[in-house]
Amino acid sequence: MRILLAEDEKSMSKALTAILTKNNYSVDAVFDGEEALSYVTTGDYDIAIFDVMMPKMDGFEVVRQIRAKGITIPVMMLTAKSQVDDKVEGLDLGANDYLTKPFESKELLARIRVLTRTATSTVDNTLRFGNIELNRSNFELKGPAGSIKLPAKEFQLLEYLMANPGVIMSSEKLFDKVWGLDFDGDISIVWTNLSYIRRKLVQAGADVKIKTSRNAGYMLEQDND
Amino acid sequence: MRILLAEDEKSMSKALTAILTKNNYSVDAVFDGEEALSYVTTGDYDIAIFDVMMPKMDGFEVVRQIRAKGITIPVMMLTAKSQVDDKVEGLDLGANDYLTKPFESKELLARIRVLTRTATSTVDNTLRFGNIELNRSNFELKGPAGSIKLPAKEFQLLEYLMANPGVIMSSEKLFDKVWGLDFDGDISIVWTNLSYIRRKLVQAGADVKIKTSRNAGYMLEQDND
DNA sequence: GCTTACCTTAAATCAACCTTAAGAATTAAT
DNA sequence: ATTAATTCTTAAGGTTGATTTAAGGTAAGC
Repeated sequence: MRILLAEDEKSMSKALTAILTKNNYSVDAVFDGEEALSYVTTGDYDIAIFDVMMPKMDGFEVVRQIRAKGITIPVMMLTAKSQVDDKVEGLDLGANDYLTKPFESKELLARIRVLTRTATSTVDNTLRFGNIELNRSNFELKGPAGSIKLPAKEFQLLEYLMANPGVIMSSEKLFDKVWGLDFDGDISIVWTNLSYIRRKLVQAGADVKIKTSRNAGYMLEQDND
Repeated sequence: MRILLAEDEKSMSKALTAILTKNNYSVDAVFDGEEALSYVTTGDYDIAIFDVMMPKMDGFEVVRQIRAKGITIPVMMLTAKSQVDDKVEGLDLGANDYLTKPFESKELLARIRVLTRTATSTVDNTLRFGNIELNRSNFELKGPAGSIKLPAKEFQLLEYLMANPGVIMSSEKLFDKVWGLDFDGDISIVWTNLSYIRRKLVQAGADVKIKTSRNAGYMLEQDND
């Protein structure tokens, strides 16, 4: 799970980053509103945390602009005690939640869980491609030959490929998406897991396979033999 | 079943929380209107109980704002005797029910049952899956081999799993749902209670078991041996 | 033919999970 | 009031299987 943190006060940013990474989130920290806006538009994050008071552009304005662009990422605002009256304004502008400083790390983590949960609980809960289905509720890959329950990592990989049909995804991108920036291991882990998925696609009787484009990446492809 | 309670008077809040948890509700207590609004927008509650008189934002205003956001959670307002005239205002603004202080805990519980019942529009108060039944009134798990009364935590856990058949629920989600946001303990408490439930499922002769998906979560599954 | 990117398998590892037990804490019974 | 029973929570040790690493193989492009 990837988080964009925009907080100009260095010590606060450092502390938050420590808490979040310790809890297995992958964190990118930026230090003013313009950076925040620029980073969030890459669409590379699952949730954004903005301080209200920031140089160049305040948190409210960042939220207003990203909503104006149609970006629906969940946003949590951090407000100091003295800015209590501004909270409602933050929510009206499109923030999903806010937290008043100082706060307990426990509450922060709980709220992040809630936000990411509601974000992923979309109405359509199965991905389809070719003759296969991937059920996001029970992690099951279903094909004409049967259903197989996927382990978490394989599920995330296949989910990402199915969510972006016809798009070539580089190993690095898959690596970052599934394992996050703070993972220490080698990129070959992507290959290993893709191998496992390929085997299971065959087992499920899929007419779909993961096509390799050397030096470019991978994409799902209908296999008409 | 999760309840958000917003009541600023500490002794009252404590008493209500005790009554509700004793009746197998999972309660999160907050102490002012802004907190109430923030928490309720997480969508994590089945019913909300607001005191009218609260710091920062009164109960009426909280209701007005959550309805303006399109949130349809059932809301019960608590009003003091002197505010009787305001009741109608509360209902007009979108509250579903009100209760005048002081009140009997019995009446509170009865009204909560009514609210949650109409919300889920279920006349029947038992959950079913496979060959087992879970009675929401007396907290009894019933299978072909007999009935067992479940303690509060085990009941809430199983209730949540049965209310979401075929959906993998992460340990963290179950943790938040059953123990609430302000619980200090470790997540292993989920594992312990799941273990107890599993034993009782066997005792009841259930053809249902709690399936673990490592790094993903848990779901109920029919056990066809 | 050589390099390098990628594939596959299998073994090792380690965190996630399970279970039991025991001590608090609460509730019921006497 | 005291005692007994139940329930909640923490702790500890064990287990397991998903994840990761490692290692040897394949094939694409030059």
